[in-house]
Amino acid sequence: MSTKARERILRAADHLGYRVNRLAQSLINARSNLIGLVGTDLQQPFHAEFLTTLSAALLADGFQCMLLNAANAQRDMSALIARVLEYRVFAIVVMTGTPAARIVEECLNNGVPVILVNKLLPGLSVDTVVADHAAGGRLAAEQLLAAGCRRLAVVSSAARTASLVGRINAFRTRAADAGMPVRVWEDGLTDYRSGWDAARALLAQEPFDGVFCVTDLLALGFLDAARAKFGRRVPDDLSVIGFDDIPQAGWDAYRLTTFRQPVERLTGVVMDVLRRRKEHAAPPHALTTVPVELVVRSTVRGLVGEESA
Amino acid sequence: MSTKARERILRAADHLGYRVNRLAQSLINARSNLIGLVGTDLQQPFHAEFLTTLSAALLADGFQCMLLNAANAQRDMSALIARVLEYRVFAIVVMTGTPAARIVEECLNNGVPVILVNKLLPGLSVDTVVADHAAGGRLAAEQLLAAGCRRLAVVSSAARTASLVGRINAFRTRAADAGMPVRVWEDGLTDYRSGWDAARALLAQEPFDGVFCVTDLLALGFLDAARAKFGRRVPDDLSVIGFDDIPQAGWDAYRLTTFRQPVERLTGVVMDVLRRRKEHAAPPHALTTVPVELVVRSTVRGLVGEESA
DNA sequence: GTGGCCCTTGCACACGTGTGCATCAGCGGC
DNA sequence: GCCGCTGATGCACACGTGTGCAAGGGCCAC
Repeated sequence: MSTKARERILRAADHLGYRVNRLAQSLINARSNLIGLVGTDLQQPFHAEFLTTLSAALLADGFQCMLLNAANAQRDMSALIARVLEYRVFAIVVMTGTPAARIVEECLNNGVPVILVNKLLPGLSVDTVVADHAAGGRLAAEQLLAAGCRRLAVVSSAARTASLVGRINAFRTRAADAGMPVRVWEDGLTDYRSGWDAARALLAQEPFDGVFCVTDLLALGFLDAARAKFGRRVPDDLSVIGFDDIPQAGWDAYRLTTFRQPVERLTGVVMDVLRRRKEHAAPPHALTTVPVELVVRSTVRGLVGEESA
Repeated sequence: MSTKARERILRAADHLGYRVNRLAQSLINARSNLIGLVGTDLQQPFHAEFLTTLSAALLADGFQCMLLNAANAQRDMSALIARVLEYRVFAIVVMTGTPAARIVEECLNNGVPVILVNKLLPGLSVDTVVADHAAGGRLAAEQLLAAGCRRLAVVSSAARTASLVGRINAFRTRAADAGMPVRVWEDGLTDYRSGWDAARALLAQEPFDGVFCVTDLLALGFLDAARAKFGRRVPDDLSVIGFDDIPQAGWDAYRLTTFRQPVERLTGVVMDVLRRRKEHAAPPHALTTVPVELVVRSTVRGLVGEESA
């Protein structure tokens, strides 16, 4: 068709208010360009940032995002994924929370690729991208040791996910190498409140001076309780390191030293996988690890970042 | 069909891995149960909370959420909405950001209802739900006046949206009724940083003692700068009121007195509208106003909430 | 003029589901 | 045994688009 005729047709279509029907298109191709985005606790700062970044990238690439907010339960998650399979989604990205292996297999049986972020499901043909939690945990231990901390603790939640456990174990291993015992606290949700509760319990027991909180939210709650309830001065007699580098960690009331999970790189890997699966039918499944970066602020003794604005 | 035969068939279908094809269903009905969720700045705590609550409610009601993350621009928003119309969505909910009237009209022409949250588009046949911003602004002024503040300021951003302007104007009107002038600051984005910048500029000019920040993020930035850069003690020589009641406002480092936008009620109204439009074809369009609630914490002199845990 | 090639046009079919109509079997009342 | 009713069953069509095939028309080379 000549470009001129083409243009005239497009103009006419526009004038008549014509719209392609993506449903009909997808019905033919037996596959849509819908992407299922599964996650829990989406209101948490880190999760919200991840969702925002990923959805923007997907939309920029011509995909559409189907949001599957698995409020809390795992049972929810399976049901939601099953429902979204009925829309013949192109792929499913699990951002937070861990899906049951069974539903993942069901996706794969239906030819729907599954991409896991920050979680491992061994034995399944899925693409996986994880931040280097172990490196973070190890480096956290080294920083606290270098700061001269003698009483170490790790604060985590009751949710023993792969990423959290990875951080904890690496921290413990590195501390053990230096002959330093570590008190591990794992209780409650992964939020501010649990950090607060952990500080109230731990600092009442023993004057810990080096604490690795496996999440920024935990760290901020811990900091507030340590200051308000125990009068601890940070970083003079208490050093704290977090993980994630949520926006609040940079706020002046906290200035938390933490590890940045490179969200753009994590989502970038997800996009690469999707693009590749769109062209070639079946590239091999891979596990990609993305480095984390220490963000130095003011909660570790002797280790001070640049002044705030 | 007998219930027994029915059950046998369902069992067989399940065994064969059969899934309804929602695309084909929607192709027939010329309408899906997909809901387009439009928003900007989704990583901001209040927006993230709204999105989380609404998407959970939608999924619980059998709808599916198509997330339209309009990164920042308005141009983006029109393009995204146009794209999602191709999926024959059942309705479009605009959570944050303001869409161009033209694209809204295009939705309506295509028979796709539009539901606006916290924004007004007069003259269009849309359902609208807004929090009572004016009541909040008025009450904020009253609280600061009652606290004995003599030098009043309002801090907002350069984004002169209906909700922000509504808060500002009500505050000014109420203060003017009491013969009190108000300095209005409107600059930058609606975030922590702008609050910080506002404090640095305003407090250097004049010793304001009563400040209404039209957003919690602004308020938290303002508080941090007022304390760190000017040594102001809150609430002794500076009272601050925010708006939204994001989780961070309750953190111990801030304990911000603010207004709670009742997210559950806002999303509840959205769900009511959707349910009604699902049954009856065309109920009249309505504007619903939802009250806001003062959350008393510790940033207004003489007005102190319950102690933190 | 004829054969070969390319571009365009037209047409039929398929995707998976909902709907409406016709057919049919079963069954009770007369 | 016949009529009429009810519930089940089968079938054709429609939704809007992509694809493949056949036919047709234009153009160049021989």
